[in-house]
Amino acid sequence: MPKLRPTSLQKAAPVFAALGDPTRLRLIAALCAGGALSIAQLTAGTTITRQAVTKHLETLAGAGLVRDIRQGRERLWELKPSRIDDARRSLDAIAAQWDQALQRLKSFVEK
Amino acid sequence: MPKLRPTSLQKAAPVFAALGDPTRLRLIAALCAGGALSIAQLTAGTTITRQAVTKHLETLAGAGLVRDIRQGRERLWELKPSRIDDARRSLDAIAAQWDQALQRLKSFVEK
DNA sequence: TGTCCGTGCAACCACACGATTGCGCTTTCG
DNA sequence: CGAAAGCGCAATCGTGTGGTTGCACGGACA
Repeated sequence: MPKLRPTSLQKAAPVFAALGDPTRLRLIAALCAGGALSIAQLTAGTTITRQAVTKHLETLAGAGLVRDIRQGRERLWELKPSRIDDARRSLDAIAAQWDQALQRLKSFVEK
Repeated sequence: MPKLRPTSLQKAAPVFAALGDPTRLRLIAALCAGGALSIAQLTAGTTITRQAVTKHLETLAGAGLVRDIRQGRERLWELKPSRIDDARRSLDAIAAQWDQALQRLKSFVEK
């Protein structure tokens, strides 16, 4: 289990911020299920505008969660799993550190 | 591996939003290492105001990540791990679904 | 009792963010 | 070619958010 270094946590902040929006989570779920999709495809079925979807996708791209592929007049988007794993490791580190703190508290009470 | 239901993802959005701030991640790291800390203790060593720290703590509490304990004239804060595990499971689900999508793509190319 | 110390509350401010509208450009296709 | 589809760019708007200041309140302790 990795130590909880504050610096590595700070790097995960933009990823969490990008994930902290229902619309963007919905986009990620769609890309998970559908592979590479165009902006028009991702906009269909939603109530928001194509430009709004574009902005959200670029926010996700800024966090390294997603990548675009230009193909003719379309612009396809697909998931980029690396940063998601980073965020997972950060949460694992927090949980591990927390369990450790609980352990310390338990042994202190039992004394 | 759990299916990736959009509804369960939506519930994780506020947690991710709460984690998507460097200051709040710093607070979480401090609470991980230090157990229950007061607002004054959490403010010491930072450049921001006590009220700003209070607001961040209440944001974290709103996401169910943290809990306060009134003790005399102090107000101690400690971590509350349940929602963190929820967020972890959400990221695990995304990663699993992504691996699955990669697998589908691979078998399609090999045909 | 007086007096710090730790907080709470309310107002306020600057700025980022989610979202829209309007227009123009390139690619595809009849 | 001409038209429609898919998209980008820029301006705009309301609202949420991070942060501050000022003041008031209650507990701890000499």
